Amino acid sequence: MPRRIAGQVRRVSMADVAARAGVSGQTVSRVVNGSPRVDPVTRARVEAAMAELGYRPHRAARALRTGRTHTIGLVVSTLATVGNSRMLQAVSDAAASRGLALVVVTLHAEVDGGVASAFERLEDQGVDGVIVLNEATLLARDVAPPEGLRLVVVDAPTEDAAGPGSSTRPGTASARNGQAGSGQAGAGRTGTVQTDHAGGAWAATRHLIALGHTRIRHLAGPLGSYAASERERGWREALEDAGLEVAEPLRGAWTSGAGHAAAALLDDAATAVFCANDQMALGMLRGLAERGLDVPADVSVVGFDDVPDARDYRPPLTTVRQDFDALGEAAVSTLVDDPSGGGAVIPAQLVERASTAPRR
Amino acid sequence: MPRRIAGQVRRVSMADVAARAGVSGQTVSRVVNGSPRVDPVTRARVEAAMAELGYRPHRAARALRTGRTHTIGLVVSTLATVGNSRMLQAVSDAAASRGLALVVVTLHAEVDGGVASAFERLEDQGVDGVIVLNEATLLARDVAPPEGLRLVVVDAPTEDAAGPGSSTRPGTASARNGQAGSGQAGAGRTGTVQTDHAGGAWAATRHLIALGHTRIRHLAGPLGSYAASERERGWREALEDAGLEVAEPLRGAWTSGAGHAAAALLDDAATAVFCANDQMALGMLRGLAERGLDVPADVSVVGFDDVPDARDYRPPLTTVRQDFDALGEAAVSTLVDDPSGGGAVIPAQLVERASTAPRR
DNA sequence: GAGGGGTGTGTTAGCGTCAACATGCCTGCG
DNA sequence: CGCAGGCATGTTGACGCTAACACACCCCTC
Repeated sequence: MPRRIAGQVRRVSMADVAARAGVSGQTVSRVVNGSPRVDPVTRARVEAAMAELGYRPHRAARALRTGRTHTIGLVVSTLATVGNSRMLQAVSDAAASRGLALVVVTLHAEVDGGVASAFERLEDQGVDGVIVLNEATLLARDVAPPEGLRLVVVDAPTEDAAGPGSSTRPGTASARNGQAGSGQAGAGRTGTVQTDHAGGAWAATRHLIALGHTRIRHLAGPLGSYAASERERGWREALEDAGLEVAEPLRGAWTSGAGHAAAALLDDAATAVFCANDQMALGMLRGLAERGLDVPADVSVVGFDDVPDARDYRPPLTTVRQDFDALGEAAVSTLVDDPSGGGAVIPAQLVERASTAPRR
Repeated sequence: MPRRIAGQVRRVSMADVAARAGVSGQTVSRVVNGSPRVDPVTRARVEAAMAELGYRPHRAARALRTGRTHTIGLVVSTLATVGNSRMLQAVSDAAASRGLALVVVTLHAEVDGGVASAFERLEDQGVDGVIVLNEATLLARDVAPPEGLRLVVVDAPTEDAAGPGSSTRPGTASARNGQAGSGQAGAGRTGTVQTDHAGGAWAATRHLIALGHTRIRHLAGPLGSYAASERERGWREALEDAGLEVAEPLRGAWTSGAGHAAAALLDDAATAVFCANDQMALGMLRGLAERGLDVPADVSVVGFDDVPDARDYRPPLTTVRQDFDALGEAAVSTLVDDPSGGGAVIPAQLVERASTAPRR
């Protein structure tokens, strides 16, 4: 309960606790920060005083003194895609479990400097580190992160130029040599985490191949998206490995509208489509229906993400589940626990539902 | 560009700028804070020095001194519903445009105190105010907000006991008795903003009535949700005003799964269903299809929210559009600009698509 | 030309915390 | 018994910023 002085609420400070417990402020500080150099009896007395007074450390004061804010930033372009929302939630949870606050900066409406201005705002904030969602392209083009700011990029390319996957399964982007970020990375150590997009896409495509499909098309995500290019790669390699025709993929933003538009462009020979995310698959489902094509009887459709709604698409969507919670956890962990640079790759898993069937 | 001292990066402080400009720190402070009591010439000199040195005010220091952090908190239960995600984005934009940072706390995984613990964490953070999304029930049950913390609740009952809507249109500010923030509200001034749920629901229902439907059912949101109860009220009053039968509504969480389950329970006489949100409508569409019912030939369906995907549902969904951006803006504005308490009600608008048709 | 009221600027003193150093006590050992 | 060395605690000063006050100086007015 806050103390009142002349009717004004004032926070309980360390000095109040110290007085109450009959010790110095420094001892209270030691207790708060878990220093071993405190007598158990004293510690108990201080803890009791803290409880009675309802003491809570003042983050701003601590930040001023130590330079660390226990706050991390998240930069995200848009929350309109369900995947980004889920990631935000996962990161938020992972941060909360470590007692970190999360400051969110959205970019979509940013008039000016894009990522650069987002970094500025977060640097102002004094965050201890930043997680960047899904903005690999912008990032590379625009800015090196401000020096001294730890950074983890989600779904961005890692360093090494790994060959194009083994014959059984696409290597995920990285055998990753220890050095995470290149040149500029030296400044503010950069880490990376990602879903195994290529592996997930590969599994989805294998599933379609196993069902007897031979003309399997791909509705890819936008150019410049690392996740999109990886998913495309997984699809392509599965097809090549099986000796099947690889048609030029369709392409669109991540929206259902793009999926709908793409359906009209799908060639008549196609019997299966792997869509780069669930929302595009949703639009594809509608577009195919409008063309008088039945899913899955005439065309099989697979998505990516496994958003909560996907099981209630018509028909329920076969898709690739991303483990957003694991990804968020890995991102935060890489940022704060493991300064050496992470490089985690989270597996993705095929979820079979009713939008895929054996080739007629 | 940060100064370097013995290889270490150190922020540029006000004193650095002061020295560079040949003035006192206080004058720099005045320039930074836009005080009028500064000679234009001096001001220019200081601004030049700031630019050269790349000075940025230290938020923690400022917060320590002034007690204000220029940070606001957002408490949200889950980001799994598209509506919440959109609101988060809108609030984030509105905050950013005022130079406020936004700290997000999600509640869903919170093991312990729910809202209470969220408030604690935000109070620790030292936020200047808090926006609570959609947690009216939890809020009322659990906690008074900590004293001294401004609070705006989105989609919660307001104070006044307005009558139950005129004959032409439901009054929005709720028939709910004053219970809202009574008593406790005095402590930490509480404001409210909301979408005109009842009005939107009323418009949706009127639309169905105008199409000749007479047995119009409702799939309501969960008990305890204010938005759900308001949407239900709008539907009910439109029916009553038209002298139509009011069947007991179905009910479910906000998910597509709940919509799918409800479809099986819909009575055979129904020719139209108003669903409390789009995701439930999605599940309803699938469920109706499984029952061999065509939408809109056999049954008309209306949703609420107008999520981006809704136009690519099958068929494209007639729904009620919420203006999330306006709502987010109103929430932030009420929180920081207008201590007197807001009470904004944002209109919602019917969007006609292909899921509704004249009664057969 | 003395007094009054601006106006631009500087000085002082913390806000709450913690790192570094200082102190005093107790133990053990020669 | 005296002194080194460990341990528990206290004292001192920033961190960067701004509210409150103090101080020059100007231009009026009577």
